[in-house]
Amino acid sequence: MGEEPRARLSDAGDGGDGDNGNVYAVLSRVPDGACLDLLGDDGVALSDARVVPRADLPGVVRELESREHPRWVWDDTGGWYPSLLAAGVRVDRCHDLRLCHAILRQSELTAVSRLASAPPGPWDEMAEPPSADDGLALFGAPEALGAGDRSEPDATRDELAAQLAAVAETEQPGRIRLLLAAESAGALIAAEMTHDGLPWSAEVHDRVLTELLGPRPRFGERPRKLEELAEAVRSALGAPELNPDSPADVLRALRRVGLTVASTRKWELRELDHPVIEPLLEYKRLSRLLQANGWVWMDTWIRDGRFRPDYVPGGVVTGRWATRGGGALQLPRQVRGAVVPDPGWTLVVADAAQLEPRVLAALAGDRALAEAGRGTDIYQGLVDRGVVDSRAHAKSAMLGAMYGATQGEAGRLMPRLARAYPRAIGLVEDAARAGERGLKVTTRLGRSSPRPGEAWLAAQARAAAEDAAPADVLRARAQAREWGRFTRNFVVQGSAAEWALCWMAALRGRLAALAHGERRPHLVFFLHDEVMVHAPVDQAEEVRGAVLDAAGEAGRLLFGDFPVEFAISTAVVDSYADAK
DNA sequence: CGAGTGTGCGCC
DNA sequence: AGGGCGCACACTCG
Repeated sequence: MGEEPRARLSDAGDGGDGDNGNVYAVLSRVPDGACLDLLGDDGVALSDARVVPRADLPGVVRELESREHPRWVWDDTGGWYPSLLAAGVRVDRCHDLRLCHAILRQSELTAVSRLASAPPGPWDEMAEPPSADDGLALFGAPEALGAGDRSEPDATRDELAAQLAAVAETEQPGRIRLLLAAESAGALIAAEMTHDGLPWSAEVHDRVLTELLGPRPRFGERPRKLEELAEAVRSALGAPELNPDSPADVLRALRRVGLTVASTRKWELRELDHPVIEPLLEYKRLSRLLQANGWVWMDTWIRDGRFRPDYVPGGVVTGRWATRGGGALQLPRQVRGAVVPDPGWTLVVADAAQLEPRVLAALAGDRALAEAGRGTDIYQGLVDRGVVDSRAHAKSAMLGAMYGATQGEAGRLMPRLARAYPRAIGLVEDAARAGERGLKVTTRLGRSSPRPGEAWLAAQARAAAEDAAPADVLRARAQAREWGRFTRNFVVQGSAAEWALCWMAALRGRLAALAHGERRPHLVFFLHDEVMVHAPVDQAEEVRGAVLDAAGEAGRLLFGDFPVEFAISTAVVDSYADAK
């Protein structure tokens, strides 16, 4: 699959504004404000740099945005954009130097560039982004990048030039260029979602907690139902002092009553037959809810009817997002009912069904697998074609192929899958072999996996020696297979993350076109293969259409005309609990 | 006593 | 039995 995605990511509204060459508007920090530079896409200055006092920045950005529609370039979206959003200013496009630097340093596509071969510098140390902008970060720490004899504006311009050069030198600049645009669009979206917040009803949340746990207890006490369950566990085990929150304590008590267990994991406990099991599992379930998303969480994270998690674009090696605090990407189903739209608004929830198998089919150019997913659930498609005998088996086998299952049901089903879809399975197998040899693998758009660490390499070297101890050889092999499972999954998970970023970026542009003043349908949540839009009720259908169109665009951006279908299920709901 | 590690479980 | 995470608590170590 060498053909390069042709289209540009139209993260520029409808993209039909005659935007050919880019104007880059480069922002960098100077002592009393920001330095603003306008550059052409050849990196040549279009005018003299100017210093903008900090108080004037939002106005200047707003004016330039509407007049020039530039691509904003800054060291870190999280350090600049939240303050602009707070001042009511939005921008269409950006280039996040920190995120793009990280991609370009690792990518096999830009491995020969000066940027990739240079020794680590300040841009690599920025891998950890500054914590969420509180309005102070904007002009804080101005020396960070300008260390040494270069000013920060110079350092920023130089970095942009180095990045553009690295992209220009690649054989297929469209791939990596699209990735950088999508990654940067993701950074804008993350900041906007934090700014807008996910509509959250503390009242509904409290009701759910009270129903399941009992009324909110005083500080330091267990809620009533948890205390009752704790008592039930203690009495079933004849251990009146037992702390059910202590796995070691629980394990000892279980063994004392004659149960043979290695841990207190729920899938192990589930297999046991003893009166303690039911209350113990229930205790764990509710205790988990209380700790992770209970009243304390609510007090910490819900303000004015909004949940504002701190998203971390590019926070996962594969390109997925992470979050910092709030656990936004792990919202348990139990509390999703608290996500409710404002009056007169609704939630459009959409998810890409079986995204990863579909991405795999397209990555591998496996027409048979792509065809199995056309017009239907791809797992059902496998059953209909007689590859496996049930949807559950299809799912297990497919996930096993992408995660590297070797044993169990998934392991047993793999050969059938490999026979039916040799190209798709061949692709993940190749990725695994590459990882086992310590090589990098690369996603559709050019994000490459890291190389294994020193310890891994040393272990492999030790095992390869003439006089290697058998134990060393075994350990090295296990580690090699482990890294192979990582790289196997990396290509699929990472390419799926790219699809999702393009989906969201394309959707963002379409939503902007639907805005009527302040009644602006907006993204409020993103979860790997799922998006949520908060929209005025009367715009729900337009938004749904935008979601579907954007998915089509994402597919074309990544895979051109390859006939793969990305099935999107949508729901227009008054509560997140009612989606799927 | 705080920092770091381990356990367990939530999400995809 | 197989990838990627974050988080809270218990527990250990210095």
